[in-house]
Amino acid sequence: MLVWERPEPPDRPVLGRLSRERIVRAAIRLADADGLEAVSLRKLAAALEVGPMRLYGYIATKDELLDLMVDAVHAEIRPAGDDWRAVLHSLAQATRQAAHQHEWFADLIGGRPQLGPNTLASGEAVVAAMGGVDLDLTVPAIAAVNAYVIGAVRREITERRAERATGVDKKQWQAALGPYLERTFATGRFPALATVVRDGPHLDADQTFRTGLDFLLDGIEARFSS
Amino acid sequence: MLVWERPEPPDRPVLGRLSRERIVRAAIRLADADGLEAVSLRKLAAALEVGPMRLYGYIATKDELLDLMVDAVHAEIRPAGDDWRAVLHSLAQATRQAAHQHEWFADLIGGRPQLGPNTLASGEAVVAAMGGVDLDLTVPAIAAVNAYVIGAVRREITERRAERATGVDKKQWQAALGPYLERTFATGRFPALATVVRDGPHLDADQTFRTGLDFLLDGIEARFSS
DNA sequence: TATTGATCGATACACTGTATCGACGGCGTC
DNA sequence: GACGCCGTCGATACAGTGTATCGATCAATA
Repeated sequence: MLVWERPEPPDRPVLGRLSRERIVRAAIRLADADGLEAVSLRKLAAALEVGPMRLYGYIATKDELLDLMVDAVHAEIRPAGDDWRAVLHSLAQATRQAAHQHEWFADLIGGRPQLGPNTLASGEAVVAAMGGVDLDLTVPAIAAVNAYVIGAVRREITERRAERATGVDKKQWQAALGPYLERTFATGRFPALATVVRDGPHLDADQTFRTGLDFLLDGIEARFSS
Repeated sequence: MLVWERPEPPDRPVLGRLSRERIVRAAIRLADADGLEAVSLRKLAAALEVGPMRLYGYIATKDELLDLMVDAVHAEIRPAGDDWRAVLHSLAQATRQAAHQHEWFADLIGGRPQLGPNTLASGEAVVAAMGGVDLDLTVPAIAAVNAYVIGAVRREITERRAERATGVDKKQWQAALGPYLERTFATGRFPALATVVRDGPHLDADQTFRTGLDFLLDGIEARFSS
């Protein structure tokens, strides 16, 4: 089509100036919708109706973008509670919930050092609520809870994806992986595992998470009171 | 140089036929030496003196290669011990040690479902050694320990990398990050964190890991005996 | 108004995972 | 022993990635 008959582009109302916040929000929207691997600087820039290189005025590297995304999610994690146990419990549950809302979060937590303001703020809230008791105890306790949550959430999301990938419901999952597991169990090389899978408890994800967390908090409490 | 004076390539003794095991071993060597991001199918194929497409006869996708690598590492994780507590403890320590030897392992664990033979075998060993006690208790216990280890190891490796990136020793780390932390603490927004960093315990990585693990095992033991 | 300085983004580069498909070589059959 | 087939191999290609470069453009200053 000739230039003459092609209409001019509608001069956009600038759509608001670019900013780190707008960039990160758009990136999170992308990741929530299509997964972390859908977040490329080109797609992100396109979503913001901008050239890819514009972004490098706000971030120096893609990893920095990911760091900003992680820190933004930490803003949703605000532990609360009266005693230290309630606080740690709420920290764990809030983190888990955030990972459910942003599955890509599970791929990132623990993977890079986190020193962003929101991450520091939730750390601050936890430490402050622990009530000044012996730092030699509270610091490892917080670290342990964090570690547990990271691992638990990761596995949970991984499982959820696997289920979703093979089919919508549990029936189809058993149909997809069942044959393989049946065959490998039929070799007799994993008798104990076989009994677990057949006779073991079928806890849902919530229960499993809470049970593990309770183990840990019980152990911490024992040291606290002694 | 002219063809005539250029020596023929030494006709290699075929170097052994290709196989999944050889491929995975080479990939692990690459990852150990230069990090996970250095493992590309092209570099891997080059290391095996083969065209890149050859590999697709042995794996269907790069993710499958990563799965194989993870399972190969699990072969080094063979928990042992007399009672259940010793077994879980040894499982945790062995996993940690594996992650120290193969830092990329920390990036991968918990990230994809693991059903390879070596992973199953170490699971089998653990379950078998738990001594037939109540499955409703042992299954969540194992899950919890696994979750803790995944998270703890991830954070540990992350920290190690951060230290290495900023300089060889701790002195340089404080010099690199100190200013930033000083400034943010000076804002007064994170008073509790500031005290922790200044007055808190400076545990080494071994201690931290063991302490958290002990918390968890204590909590599990309490349920076991009640 | 002229000049400068910052801002912007098109183009380019090196690299990735993977699909395609023509060439080759060993093997079974006549 | 010659021929044809079929499986194996890998060069080439494609679409996409993160990022460096650098000429054009635009605003503010002299």
